[in-house]
Amino acid sequence: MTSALPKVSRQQQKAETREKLLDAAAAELASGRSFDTLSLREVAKLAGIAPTSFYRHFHDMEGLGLTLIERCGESMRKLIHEVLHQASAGRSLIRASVETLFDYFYSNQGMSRMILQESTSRQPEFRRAAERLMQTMSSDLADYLEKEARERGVPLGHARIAADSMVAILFTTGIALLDTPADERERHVETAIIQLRMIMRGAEAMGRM
Amino acid sequence: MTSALPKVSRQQQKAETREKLLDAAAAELASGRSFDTLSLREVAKLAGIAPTSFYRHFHDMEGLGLTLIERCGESMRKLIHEVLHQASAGRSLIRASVETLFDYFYSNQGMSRMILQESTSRQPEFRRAAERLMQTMSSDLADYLEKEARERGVPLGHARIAADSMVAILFTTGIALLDTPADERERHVETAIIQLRMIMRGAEAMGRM
DNA sequence: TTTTTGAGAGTACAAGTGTACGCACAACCG
DNA sequence: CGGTTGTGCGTACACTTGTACTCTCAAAAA
Repeated sequence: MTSALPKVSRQQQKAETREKLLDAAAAELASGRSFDTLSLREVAKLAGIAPTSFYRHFHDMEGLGLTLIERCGESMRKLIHEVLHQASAGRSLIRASVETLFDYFYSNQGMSRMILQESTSRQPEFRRAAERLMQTMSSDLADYLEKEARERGVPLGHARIAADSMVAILFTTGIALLDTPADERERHVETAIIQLRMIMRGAEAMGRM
Repeated sequence: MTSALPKVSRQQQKAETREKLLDAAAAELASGRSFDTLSLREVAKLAGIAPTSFYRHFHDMEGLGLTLIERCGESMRKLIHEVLHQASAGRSLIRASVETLFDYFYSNQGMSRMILQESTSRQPEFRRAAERLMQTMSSDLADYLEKEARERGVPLGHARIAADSMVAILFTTGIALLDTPADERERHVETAIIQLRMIMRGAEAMGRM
């Protein structure tokens, strides 16, 4: 009887240790470290591989970081897409968006923080990746707002600009919320909702001009 | 004839080298480095002193950073105060604020970036300092908006919340502007102005409810 | 089967980090 | 004046950092 087939194929094995690296970095971010104080050696050690083996998977720590951002971006975008296009029966859309997104921030603190932080980074690749993510979200939101306004027959001025503002508010207050004691959190959420409504009203007002 | 008085007093001398340290760090920030990749030794060397002498002036790099933030905060607040309370003859107040602040960001790129970046930092002291700065600005702006609204007899809903939004927009788009090619910059400024006007309109609309 | 490939480990090195310790010497105070 | 104080310097140490190089050995290919 011949020996069993290889338990794990080579590429499968490689994919797994690559995942270990990503997970290790994400875990470190989640526990409060900032990405650019994270060293290659440290991540390698946490992933349980030799420092020099890191290079088999990423050219750089920057490479790993970009992968991390990209993945997080995908899941956030999917999330927003669901919120916008699911039957928002009864519940206010703005409220639903805020609460969903803030929940996401809360259960992905490390990654969320990283994205906002890297959006002001000096490393151009990082900055661009983070900005791209926000612009995509803003664009998705703008599409929705325009469609919705058309359906309701309410003219909306500068939908894209309004969406930009809304995304900016969502991100800045969302991240700030992470460091807010639990008993103040709800108040901040309500504030954010008012801020978004205010922008909506302003956009409608400018649409009527 | 007795020898001349000491050219420089002791504390004066100390203040000068302290300044050298701050200047060195600021210069490094201005040329594109991010604060938390800045090492004590590096700053000391640039300031022309021995690494170990650093401790005579700051307990930490964090200590130096906080001083930097504090100073920058003062000058920014003064700037806004001037814009708000000077006779804004003819020129739109919103436009004046945006242009003044963005000019400041532009001629103090390093510091501005640092403040926005540290507002999402993990180091609690830094984060708090940056947040304090923004809240102060927001509060100043809210006071002004309320006063102005009272004078014009236009009811304004949620002035403080509106001011928070405006400051958030000012900072995020202001910093993003630093990495924008010159030919797109003006367009972004106009966008920011529209965003602020939109928030004002929304606040007014909510005041009428 | 034999050969090739490539993930991973281990060693090694130069460079950079924070900081403890002790010394020099000019400014300060009594 | 003489003693004290404190800024600044130099040395030293124990790390950590990225990465070049070589080796192993199992999976994949021939």
